[in-house]
Amino acid sequence: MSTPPANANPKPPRAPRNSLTYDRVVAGAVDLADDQGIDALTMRALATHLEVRPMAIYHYVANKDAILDAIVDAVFGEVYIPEATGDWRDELTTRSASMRATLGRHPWAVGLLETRPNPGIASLTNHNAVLDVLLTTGFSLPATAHAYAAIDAFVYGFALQEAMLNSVDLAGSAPELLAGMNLTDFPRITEFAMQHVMQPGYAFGNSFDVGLTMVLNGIAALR
Amino acid sequence: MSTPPANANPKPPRAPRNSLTYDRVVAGAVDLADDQGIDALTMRALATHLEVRPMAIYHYVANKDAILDAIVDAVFGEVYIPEATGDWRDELTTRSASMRATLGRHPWAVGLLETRPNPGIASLTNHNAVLDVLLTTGFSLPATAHAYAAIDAFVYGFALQEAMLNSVDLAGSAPELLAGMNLTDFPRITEFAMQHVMQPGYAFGNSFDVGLTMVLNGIAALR
DNA sequence: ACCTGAACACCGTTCAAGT
DNA sequence: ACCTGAACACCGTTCAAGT
Repeated sequence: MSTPPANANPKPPRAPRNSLTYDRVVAGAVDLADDQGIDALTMRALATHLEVRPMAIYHYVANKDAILDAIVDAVFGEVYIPEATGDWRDELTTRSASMRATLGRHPWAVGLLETRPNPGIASLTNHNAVLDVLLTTGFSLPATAHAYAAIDAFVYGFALQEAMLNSVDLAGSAPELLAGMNLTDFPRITEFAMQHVMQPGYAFGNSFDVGLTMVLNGIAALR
Repeated sequence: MSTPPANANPKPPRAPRNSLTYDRVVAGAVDLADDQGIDALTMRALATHLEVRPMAIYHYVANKDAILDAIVDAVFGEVYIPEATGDWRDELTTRSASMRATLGRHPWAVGLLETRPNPGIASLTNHNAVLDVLLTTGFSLPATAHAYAAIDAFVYGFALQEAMLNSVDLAGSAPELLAGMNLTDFPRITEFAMQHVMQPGYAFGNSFDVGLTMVLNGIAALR
């Protein structure tokens, strides 16, 4: 036989030429972060995911930081871009819901924003559209500044809280913190959990529309 | 001479016994994250900071994850604990301002919340106090849930935006994202920046009180 | 031009060993 | 009991080398 003997750990074949593109690198990184969490997004794991050796990736991006910037902007690219139709409230409600849903699909993005806020095209495009909606419907520059800050603070913060709820892991809590912790030390939490959170029909997400309405009412008053 | 010859890189002496405690480990980790950023918080750097060998730390904490849980809770420990005085609005205003200031001092904490939300004693204590303020001043359980979600979403989100603004680094933006980017593609951002953001007296932080008032007004209406 | 292997300076963490 | 050194399996990234 001219074929080599079967190998328990066969080394994968050399990747074909042009199997990689910048977009495939970014999309693969988003996939990996979605599936395995942001900590699992290593250059080596991404290379395996893309069926390539680690160093091939460096032909398309400068380094890992550039990938982190890029996947944050890729997430912004999924968010609805509001239009200056004249109904600012309707448009910003749709955009806020879309932002929340998008961050819910990619919860790691919220945590990345703090250290990787370098704006990309998608982020700037969405930002510009929101400003356009406000400035064409009678909001002054100061009112626009306050309105924008309030909406995004609420939406980012709500998405952060939802991400937190999804990753709470009691078993993983530091034993040093749990030691000596006692349910009776927190009677209001216990009461709230038993009488409200654990009742049928409760869902944290129910508070999104309520809170957004508060913010939008406040913004309407600035106009 | 019985002393060894001078060494260019003298190995530091063995650390004295009981030089470490759990609290010193946690406080050292907070210092390091504050001073050098969360990425610089490695077990080895922390050991150097504490003048100890890396493995000594493991006598006080199970692993690095436990340290991350602990420093998040240490941050919550700096936040004002509201009291059930009857004036819910005043108390929650004070707590919100304190939370914002605290996260401003430790901006890395916002990013950690997404992956390390395991509640510690300080977090639960503050949480319990906020619930107590609301439940003793006439808020129903559902109203309390909405109020709490809205306040914390706004405060976390605002702190996240402030952290983002402080770490924007145009020079560090991925060139792939900046390539072909053009100021004239974002006319509203340009207009907003020139005519408002760059004018004297503007500060992003000015929007905090405005936004918080929107949320508190909305909460008052739930009562 | 595009992909790769070897190597380097880092990580977190185990384990056995000092004092 | 508390601190340590050596070692292991990982990282991101450089550089020179294949095709």
